[in-house]
Amino acid sequence: MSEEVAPVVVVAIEISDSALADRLASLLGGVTGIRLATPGEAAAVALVSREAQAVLQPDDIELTPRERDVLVLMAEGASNKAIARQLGISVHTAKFHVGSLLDKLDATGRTDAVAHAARRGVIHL
Amino acid sequence: MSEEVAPVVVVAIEISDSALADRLASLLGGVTGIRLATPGEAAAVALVSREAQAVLQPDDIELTPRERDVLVLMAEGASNKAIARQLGISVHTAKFHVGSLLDKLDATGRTDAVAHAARRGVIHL
DNA sequence: TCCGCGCCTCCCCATCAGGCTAGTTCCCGA
DNA sequence: TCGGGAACTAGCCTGATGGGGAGGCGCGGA
Repeated sequence: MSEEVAPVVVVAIEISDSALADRLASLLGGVTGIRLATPGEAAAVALVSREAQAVLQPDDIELTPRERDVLVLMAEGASNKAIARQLGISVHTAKFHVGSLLDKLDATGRTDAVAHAARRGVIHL
Repeated sequence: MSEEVAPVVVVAIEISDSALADRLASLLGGVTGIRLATPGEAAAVALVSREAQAVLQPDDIELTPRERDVLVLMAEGASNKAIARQLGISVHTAKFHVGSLLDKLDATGRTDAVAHAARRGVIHL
């Protein structure tokens, strides 16, 4: 295995919260395989703030692990049948979880549910 | 004020290049003070690809005015019947527009369509 | 030990979604 | 003047959706 390719990833930090930016900079500074971009340098990857969404969820909706699984599949447009297949459960059970999700997210249907979840930051698209 | 211990920063990795994403995940996995977000979890910070951002914009899907009307109502979870009522058109016409939307957004269903539209910035939730 | 909860399964059933074909107006540009 | 596209309407049909009820199993706390 001659992994001579030094796979150093150049990371730019694009975060307005300077306290957070500094903390991340120092945390990442010591990681081998990662190099922080100098100002203006072209980076392969950027760290951007997701604060808007994070702050936007004062009411942490409590979902069971299974409900989260179902939710992300729903957000990909999966039907109950598709959810059932991918989760290895029956269509009936998938419907059951979707039903609980509609309850907890106060949604009228699956489309409404993923829109609510996205708006509240429970998931991001 | 018992505390100001630096809280753990939750980082989401939003990179389509799975090799790069995996490398970053393993590099960051061992860093104290950083935790990787579980799929769908709201994170404080996200790692995004710099190229991907540029490619994300010029993706202007051309929708007719009517299709936009229908799309925003769909994003609110409206049924075909509700869309028809609010737009003053028949359910058939509503379904017609939804159908074109599914085509143009390359979606399998209305939930998928809303998710795609949101991801591509055609609408925002 | 019993209860509650998460998770799972199954049933019925009314409604909705979406794909199909086919028709109407209106308006713009060749 | 003749397309052609947008917007609208319509019927038909199959499968998906989601609300209801009724259970079973395992685990952790009272």
